[in-house]
Amino acid sequence: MSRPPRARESVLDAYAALLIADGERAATVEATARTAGVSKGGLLYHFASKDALNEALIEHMRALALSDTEAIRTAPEGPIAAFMRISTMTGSPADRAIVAVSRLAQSGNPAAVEALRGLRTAWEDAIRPHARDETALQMVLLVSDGLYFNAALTIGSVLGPVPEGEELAALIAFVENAAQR
Amino acid sequence: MSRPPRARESVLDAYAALLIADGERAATVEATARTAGVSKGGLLYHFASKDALNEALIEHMRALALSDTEAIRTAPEGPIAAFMRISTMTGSPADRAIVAVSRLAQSGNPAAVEALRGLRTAWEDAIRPHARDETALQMVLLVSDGLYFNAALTIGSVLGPVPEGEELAALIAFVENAAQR
DNA sequence: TCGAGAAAACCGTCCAGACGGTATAGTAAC
DNA sequence: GTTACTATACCGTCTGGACGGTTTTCTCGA
Repeated sequence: MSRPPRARESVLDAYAALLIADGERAATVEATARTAGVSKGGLLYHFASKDALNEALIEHMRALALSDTEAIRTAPEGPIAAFMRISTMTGSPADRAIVAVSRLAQSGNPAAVEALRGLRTAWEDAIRPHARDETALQMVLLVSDGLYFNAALTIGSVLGPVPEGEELAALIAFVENAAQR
Repeated sequence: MSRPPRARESVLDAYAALLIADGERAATVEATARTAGVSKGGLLYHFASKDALNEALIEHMRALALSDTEAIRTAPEGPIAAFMRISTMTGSPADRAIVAVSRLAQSGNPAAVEALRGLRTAWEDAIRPHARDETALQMVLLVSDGLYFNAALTIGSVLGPVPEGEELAALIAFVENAAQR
């Protein structure tokens, strides 16, 4: 029939990148199109409105994140370690999507809030069986939230230390030891 | 010389409130003026530009937060417990200011990022003497970051559970037990 | 003590530009 | 001939900021 759409993906990518790096204010339709190397008309061919663009980004995040959740659930190293390692994977597609959607949520988008809440619930359910009690579970999730918070501020300019390598391994061991059943 | 400015304070308050509740997009000069019960011209009398308004908010946050840090350092219940309790005091002036500035930081404001980094360093220095090691210190800070992250999303619409009362006490005890020297 | 005047504190309106969105005419791959 | 775009122009709305005017308050000399 026709050539496959190559703009769609690059538009979503560009929109997420702008949201993460410069915030919602800068993530305009025109700027997104420019960043994606697409004309404004081309963008609006795929996403009829900015609302539609938001919905698509949220759906994209949901798909990526839920597949991550499945990986957490079945990880051989155990869910807590896998969860924390994934939470620090700054720059991964899923991480970028989550941070971008959290920008939307912070600007009051209800669908974004709902999607993040669903994701958090999925994480809770995946980890609960491996946590000592509800308090330990909350602590694990809060550490992960903290990592996301830092990642969200770090991308573009360094704020706090996002742990890596040995430092991250030590943190994972520490949290696991404190929280594990 | 003149009457004391009553608009200045209410403008800063309104600006923070808008940033927190609706994000940077909604926190326009006119909306801020309207929320503060001041005319746009009146606002611009005190803050010559939006940049000036941002700088004033950041300075305001710095003052509030550093006085909080002093309270953490000298708290009888110990720095870790005091730190976590303050981190969950959603709605306090300092908390509101921090969340508002973190919105600015996320939209790329370098001064906001710098101020938050300074605050984090101050917290680190206050808690380090009471933490078992650097890993435990990072965990305490990350839990606090997680609390802020949730508070930031919770205000306006509930996302995750921001612990209160007994739940919070249990979390504090848990983290203290895991981290304390 | 008092009132004139200077400065500070604020108001309301206007403007150029940017925004989201619509429309349209054309092009190139399949 | 349908799909996937480009390029450009346009509309109504909102934005930050500039500006001139008005009210309130304090100061100080007579």
